[in-house]
Order: sequence, then structure tokens, then C-alpha cells
Amino acid sequence: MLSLVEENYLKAIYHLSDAGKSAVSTNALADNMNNKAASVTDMIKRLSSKGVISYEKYRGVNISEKGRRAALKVIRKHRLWETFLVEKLNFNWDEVHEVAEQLEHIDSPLLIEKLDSFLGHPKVDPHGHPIPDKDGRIHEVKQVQLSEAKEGTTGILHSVNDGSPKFLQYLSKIGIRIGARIEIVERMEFDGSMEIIIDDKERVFISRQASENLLIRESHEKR
Amino acid sequence: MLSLVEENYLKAIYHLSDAGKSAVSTNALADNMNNKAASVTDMIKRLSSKGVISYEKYRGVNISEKGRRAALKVIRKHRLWETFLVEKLNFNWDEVHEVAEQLEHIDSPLLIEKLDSFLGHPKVDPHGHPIPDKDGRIHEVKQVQLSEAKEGTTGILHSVNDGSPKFLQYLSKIGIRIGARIEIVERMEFDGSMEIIIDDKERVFISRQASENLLIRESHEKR
DNA sequence: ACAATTTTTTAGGCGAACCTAAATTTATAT
DNA sequence: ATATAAATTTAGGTTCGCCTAAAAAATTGT
Ligand SMILES: [Mn+2]
Ligand SMILES: [Mn+2]
Ligand SMILES: [Mn+2]
Ligand SMILES: [Mn+2]
Repeated sequence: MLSLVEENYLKAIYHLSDAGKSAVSTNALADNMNNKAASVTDMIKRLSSKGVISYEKYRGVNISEKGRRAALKVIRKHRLWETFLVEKLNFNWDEVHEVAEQLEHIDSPLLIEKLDSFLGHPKVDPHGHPIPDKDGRIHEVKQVQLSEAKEGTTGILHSVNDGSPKFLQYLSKIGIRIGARIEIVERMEFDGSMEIIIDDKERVFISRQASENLLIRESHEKR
Repeated sequence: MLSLVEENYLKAIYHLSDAGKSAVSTNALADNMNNKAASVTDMIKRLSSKGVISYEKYRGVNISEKGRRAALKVIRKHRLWETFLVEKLNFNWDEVHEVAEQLEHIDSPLLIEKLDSFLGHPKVDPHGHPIPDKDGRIHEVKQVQLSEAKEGTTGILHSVNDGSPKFLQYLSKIGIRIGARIEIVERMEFDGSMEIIIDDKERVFISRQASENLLIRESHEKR
């Protein structure tokens, strides 16, 4: 059994390791968890003794298969709750993350099962992130950063990389939401910003940083 | 700000004091919380220093106005969540308490407000217990223990005193649910058990203990 | 009234999850 | 290759929420 704090560390390790593909350094974790490195060293010893990560002094940590499964359970709960909040309780997509951080730790398999059917077994959360199924399987969709797409391309916004309230509110304000059609009119070479057309209507400029956090599926249909 | 553990103690104090009407002893609390008396003494010092209870050594604790408001907020959340689980997720009334014990500690006023409207501002939870409004007001309904009602009386089941899964499952099994019409046919003087008719159909015997945990509103309509 | 019993508090300890300061190891730069 | 810098671990400390054992206060029985 993992504590709430252990679940949060494990989730951070999962994400920082790019779904278990790389090792995570003590400092990276400390940074992400807003804790000091010494505290992280404490915790990774405990996680290691529980078998959810492997750890060699001074070499960072790697998530184990057992740890990956545990992390995915928490992520599944987080994303199901976010979906519930938006779909059923009319939250805005920028308001759900904080609450889901709490709800993700509720321990009741029956609850999650029933919540999942109540929501109609959703595949993605309000930010376009895939919801792992109950066996931890994720359906990853091929998508590219808007910043990497060519001029003239049109794509459908599939997910956002940065889920911070400020960024999400900005997107809402300029009319960008999941599913929106985005056409790249022109890219400014000197700063990477670009002019885009949203849903064949709004013509706006967005920064390189913004375009890096928008993930699209390219679609060349001309409509 | 109260911790999860502090909230649980405060809720126990509220209930054990009969909504703040009497003092609560250290041992009663220890018993209720499944902790040792020494741990309780620890905790009541902390709660006292936070101003949610008043405490005089060897005299037990009394909940303060501030504490009462805090306890009622937790109780409101508990009962709203139980209602959600039964009404929206199709939980049985005997399955919800444990999960609500976790959900009641989620801290988000917006969530509770939205949950409340999603549920249509319910007045009672699945066990017939009143849901405090957002200002902590409770609408208490006059009700009597079935064990105290006279032979020949008919009443509507309003709430249950004992919310344990075992008791609730027993009630479901013999066809007793909130709103059921209960007619007292005969009371056995030697052990306090009684013969009742449920919804003008089922005729069953129930123990004194069971009848003490059923709260009815008397209604003499003959139907 | 006072001895026995029960209740409550105090004293001292422990694990979880944090911290700061100091020591150690690894990486980098000349 | 060696000095410097950066990353990491160790040592020692704190608070919260629990424990056991012992001491003290309150209650009860005769
Ligand atoms: Mn989120
Ligand atoms: Mn979390
Ligand atoms: Mn309950
Ligand atoms: Mn609780």
C-alpha cells in the first residue's frame, strides 16, 4: 500500500521519466515536487524498498513494472475525475487539475469502475490526455507540436502539453479548444511565433512557447 | 486549516456530543476513533489550541461555535457525496459510507457547490440524514424510534440510526427502505420484538434492536 | 472516610515526511 | 590532471499522529 505522498512521487517519476523510458535525477524530482533534494533521497529509499523503483546511489531512479502500474492507476483516476468535473459538473478545463490532485488518491476500485461507466468510458481527459484503461493500457495518438508543423498545414488540436490555468485561460480567450481546426498561415523565423487561423474564423498570432504546447494531428483536408 | 485527522476527530466530537449539546469524554473519543486515550489527550490539546473545542483537564471537551461550523462542513460533504454515489453512480446504500469517509475531506468549495446543484440540492442523504446547507443549517424532522411507537400505528420510515453495511443489507433483504410504510401489528412484551407490515405487503418480525434503529414519522392515514 | 477502581494525563518513543548544514561523489573546465 | 562547481547523500532536527507504561486525578463502594 502506497501513501498519498508516495503516490505523488511515483506519478512525478513516471512523468519525468517519459513513461519509464529514462532515469530521473534527484534534483529533477526535488524541483518537480517542490521539496529539497535531501527529502527526495529519503523518499526514494522508501520507494525503492517497496519495489516500485530501482535506485543506485548517485545514478538517479528508474520506475519498476510494479511502480508503473501503480502510477498509471493514479493517472487513470486523475483523468477520469477531471473528465467528470468538466462533463458533469460544468467546471472549466482550467479549474480541474487542483481538485483532481486530491481526488486521484481516493481508494475505491468500485468507485472508479462506476465513475468510468457513468462517464461512458472516456478515452481522453479535458486536456486531450489519454485515460489509461483499468489494466493500465494507454492508447497513444500520433501527434506533433504545432511549432513543428509546416506553413500552410492545417491540423486538429488534440491535446495541450502545459495544463496550467493561466495557459488554458489564454487558449479559451483566443478561441482555442480541443478539436479546433488550426491553420498555419505564416511562421516568423526570428522568434518562432506564428500566425494561425482558428476554425476558419479567428486569425491570431501566438508565441513559439504557446505553439510548442499545442499538439495537433495533421489533416490536409481543405474544407 | 484542519488536517484530515483533525476533521475526523471534530466530526466524532460533534456526533458524540449530540450536536454540541453535551461534553465528550476522552475515553468515549478514544473508543470511537479506535485510538488510545493518550493519543486523544494529545489531539484534544491541539484542537483546543486551534479554538475548535474547549477543554479543561479531566472534564472532557466541548465543541466551540467555530468547531461546530467546521464539523458541519465535513458532514455536509459526507452526505452530499453519499447521495451522489447512490443517485448517480448506482451504489447501494450500504456501500457508500466508507468511500464518503474519504471524499468528505476533499477541499474545494467550488466542487461542493457544483456537486450540490448537480444533485438538485438534496435535503437528505441515502440514510435519511439531513444534509446541512452551506451555512451549516440543518432541517431536523420530527421523528420517533419505531420501538417507541404504539401498536396499530402506521409510519413512514424516515431515517436509520445505524448505518452499518450489515444492518442496511438486512433491511434491504426484508424489503425496508427509506419511505417505506410500516404498520405495527403487535409488540412482544418479553423481548421488545415486533411484528410489522411493510408497504401493506410483507409481514415480518424484527428485533427490539432493529426497531430502535428505525426512525419513523407517524402517519395515521388508513390508506 | 478512605480504599479500590476507573479515567485521564504525562513521559518517553517511533515512523512518515519534511527541513538545514555539512560531507561526499560526480561532472566540468582549464 | 587537477581545481572548481554541481549534484547527491548523510547527519541531525522538527511536527504530526500514533503507541506503551507510569503517574495522577476523579469516581465508586463500603
Ligand atoms: Mn491534471
Ligand atoms: Mn496528487
Ligand atoms: Mn455515512
Ligand atoms: Mn472522515
